[in-house]
Amino acid sequence: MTTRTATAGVTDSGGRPVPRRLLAAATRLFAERGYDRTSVQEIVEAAGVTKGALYHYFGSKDDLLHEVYGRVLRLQQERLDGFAGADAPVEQRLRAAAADVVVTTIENLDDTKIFFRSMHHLGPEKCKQVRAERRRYHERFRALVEEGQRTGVFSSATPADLVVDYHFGSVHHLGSWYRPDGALTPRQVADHLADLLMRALRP
Amino acid sequence: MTTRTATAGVTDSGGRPVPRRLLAAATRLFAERGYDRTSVQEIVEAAGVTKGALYHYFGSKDDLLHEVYGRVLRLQQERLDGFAGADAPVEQRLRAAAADVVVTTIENLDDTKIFFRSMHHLGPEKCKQVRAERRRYHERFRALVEEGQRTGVFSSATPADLVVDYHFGSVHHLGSWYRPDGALTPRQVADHLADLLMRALRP
DNA sequence: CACGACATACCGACCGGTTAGTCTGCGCGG
DNA sequence: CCGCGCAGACTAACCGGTCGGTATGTCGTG
Repeated sequence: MTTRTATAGVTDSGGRPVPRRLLAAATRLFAERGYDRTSVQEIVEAAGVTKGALYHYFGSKDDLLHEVYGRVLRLQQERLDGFAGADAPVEQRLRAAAADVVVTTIENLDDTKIFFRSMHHLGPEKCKQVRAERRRYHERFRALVEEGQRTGVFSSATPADLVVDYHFGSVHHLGSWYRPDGALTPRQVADHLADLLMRALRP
Repeated sequence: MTTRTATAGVTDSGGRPVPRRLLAAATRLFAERGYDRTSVQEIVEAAGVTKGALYHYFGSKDDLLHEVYGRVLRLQQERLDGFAGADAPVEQRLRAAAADVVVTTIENLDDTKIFFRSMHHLGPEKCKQVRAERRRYHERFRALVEEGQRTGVFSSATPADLVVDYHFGSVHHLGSWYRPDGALTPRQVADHLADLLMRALRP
């Protein structure tokens, strides 16, 4: 038997459930051409279904985007919490978290490209929700920097807020220059960027 | 008589020439709502003219965007060349350049927001031209880092390319978090970010 | 200075094409 | 035979761009 869930009918020739196929197609196309330049017609064609299917599972085109955001946001928050709450010196926790966000960003480069480029296409309500989650993430990261600054292992020359924005800026920017077929692996890039952050924070 | 250039007819109630008004309106609206979400009708209404006027001065909606890019690109390249070619130790030249790009980015925040968010809306030809200019800028900056690494005043732990992308990432990101009514002046932000770069480059 | 020829600056109605979203109905598993 | 999951035609709105027309100069010439 093929790999297929118990609820048949929700899958077909593609082998994967229709909602996932739609989300995957939308993610790829949004990352390639941007949200506005991608029509729902193109999405449903890429997923091998029709508009009826899309609007059966999603309320609107916005919903598709919001779903993409939700996935990557939840993933990164979860991982950050894991690293931040570990039992290790603060400089190791920050370094691990700073490197990990780079790796997961590169591994989900399509999602994150969309995230940073199309945020303003969301309706005001969903936009606020996303901003709030993003803010939580930011603050968790900042708390790590502040902890290191309080205990003296990091320099306090720069406000922690700015340090975090500095690092996330480079993460945000990855979609603009990182090429999977380039010379550096995600891990190597992550190590370099984390190094830069830690070196900037040396007392 | 009022302050009005010799070639009357090109100005009216606004007092400023129509092409400038169109460009200013387009810049503001593109930065606020994005390129695709701004209709040419909205642009001409904000500028107090009609579509006839817009297509009299500009070939297409793309042209408007390209013009915005050209302005900020020329400005920043010019300033970078000035700082890079100065007669001073390389660490002072890099620091000055790194801080200056932050200041000019903040001072033209609308333009740079558009730049990084809407680049992919340009046609392939204009897109290549913009990318080429951007690349020149990037390489000029990288040369400074490499010079410092060669002469031993900067650490060579991280490839110069990555260092430049790291810094430009934070610059790129400014439009997402810097608020003109915030606590920090552009100059203060620039000093902090340049500090972070220089500290990361310490041997 | 008078006057016709031409140029510039702009208006606003209009058009072909595209879009997100809706609605009706069909096939099939239970 | 019911209803879930989906097909696909349809629509109303909107968009970028075009075009004929007009008002206001400017300039060459006699």
